[in-house]
Amino acid sequence: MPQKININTFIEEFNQTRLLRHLNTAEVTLLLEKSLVVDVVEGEQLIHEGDEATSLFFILDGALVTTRTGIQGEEIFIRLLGRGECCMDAVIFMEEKSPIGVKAIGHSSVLKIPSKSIKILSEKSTTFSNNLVKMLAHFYKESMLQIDNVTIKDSKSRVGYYLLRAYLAGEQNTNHFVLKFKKTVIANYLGMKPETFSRMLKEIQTKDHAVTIHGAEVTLTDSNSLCHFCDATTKNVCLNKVDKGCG
Amino acid sequence: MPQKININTFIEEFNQTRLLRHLNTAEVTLLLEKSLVVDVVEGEQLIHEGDEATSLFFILDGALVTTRTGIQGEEIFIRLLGRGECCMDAVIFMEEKSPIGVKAIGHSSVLKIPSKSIKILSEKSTTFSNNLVKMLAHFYKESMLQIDNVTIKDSKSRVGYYLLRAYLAGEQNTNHFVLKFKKTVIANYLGMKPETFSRMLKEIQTKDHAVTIHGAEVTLTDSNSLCHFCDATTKNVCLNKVDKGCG
DNA sequence: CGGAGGGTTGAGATTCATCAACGCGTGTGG
DNA sequence: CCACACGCGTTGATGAATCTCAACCCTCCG
Repeated sequence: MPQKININTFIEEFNQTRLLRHLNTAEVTLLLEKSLVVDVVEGEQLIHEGDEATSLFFILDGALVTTRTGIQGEEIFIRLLGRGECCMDAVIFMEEKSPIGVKAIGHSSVLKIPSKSIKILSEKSTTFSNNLVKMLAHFYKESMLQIDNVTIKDSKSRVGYYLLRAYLAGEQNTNHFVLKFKKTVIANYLGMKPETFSRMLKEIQTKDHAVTIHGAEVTLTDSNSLCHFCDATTKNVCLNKVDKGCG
Repeated sequence: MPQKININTFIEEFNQTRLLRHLNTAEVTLLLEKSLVVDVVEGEQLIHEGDEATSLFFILDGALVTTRTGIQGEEIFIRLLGRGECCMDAVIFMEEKSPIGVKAIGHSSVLKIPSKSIKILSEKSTTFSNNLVKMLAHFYKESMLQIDNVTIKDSKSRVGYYLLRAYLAGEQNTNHFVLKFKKTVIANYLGMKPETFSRMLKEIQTKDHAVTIHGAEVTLTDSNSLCHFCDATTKNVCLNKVDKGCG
């Protein structure tokens, strides 16, 4: 059920996202002129690998994954996306069919911004094209982290690192947080089977004695519980860095 | 021994590279004004993880790798770069210390273009900023391929896929090509040990009977030898696609 | 109550890394 | 010209990590 969007509410909620940062109302209006809000149900495929990339997807609510399919049809999750994040950002500029698929992993509300609008605004507004370059650079960095995660680390470290980043992405003034995605989804994202993910969670709880997990609820015994999963890149976003000297 | 560069020769040789495509002489001149050519020996580190990203490296000759370091100090290779390619492209726009290192894996000649020159030109020339966005999008795609390679495929498929891409990157009118990097380097890039790489090469030769490898020389018995390692993304750059119906 | 989906647990199979040894080509010093 | 060492690649034996397959549990929901 496509519908129009209220610009002011939208700006108020999302003006700090990477895509929209520093844009003025006129610019956002131009960007959204031809955009539509669509409702998607769990499991719905918004775009398949090989489709034409006609629009950028901005998540107003719910969760999406970007996927790639292997030779035997296995599907892996490249990025897990929640509210305020977007995808197809880079694909729009690739000048070829989409190398990724996009799928809803929960009932979601998605804003579709036509690629044409993106390209038009990027030529008119240096602020926006600056946002784009920085956003692409950021995703590129993220995917490098993902590469060395999968290449260097064993399953336990990958799980620990995921927990750490989930913790740091939250409030950090509490030692409690909630996994935002289903465990099978996270396992896939981390490049392991659900069974392995489960075993690693258990091992982290029993061996390290510093974390307890019930369902999606994760509790740290203290804010340094996950420090040994940290790395140089992540250290910089950790509030404990200074006081505790984690290096 | 830093030295200046001859603009005309440079343009003639490299005007088809992703970074410089469609640029006119004035733009290239502006870009190179403050640039320097440096000679680096094998193993020399041009930049370390965590250093400030002050310039982009454009490879005039030789070979570089971009690296990341794991917790136990293992070094993995993210990209293998030859003549006409560049690195630190994305890092310049990340607004933080470099998450990657850059190292010469052979005696090389490298053009260092100050990030400031890049930023200045990208504001003056929409052609150039367009190049940047496309280049970033391209690298992002490449790193996605790398992620699902490591996540989905087993060692043998990864090696086969690497061979396939090396073949397609070459002339394609001959069934013979040469590995451009040392086998230990390729193994690292593919996320496996040199021993495993060696075994997989052997297996591909014996089991598939369609490829023979001596040292760095690879010969296919026919142009379809590596087809079973192909995937949807790669199919599009294969010249055999139409006639042979590889899908 | 019964079934389905997500998660967990266990046992066996498989893939890959590790460790150690060796071959081969190249360069170097005697 | 030979002896030797070194880098690179290969081979074999072993072990660890992870996948696979199967069973089972728990919760939610009709």
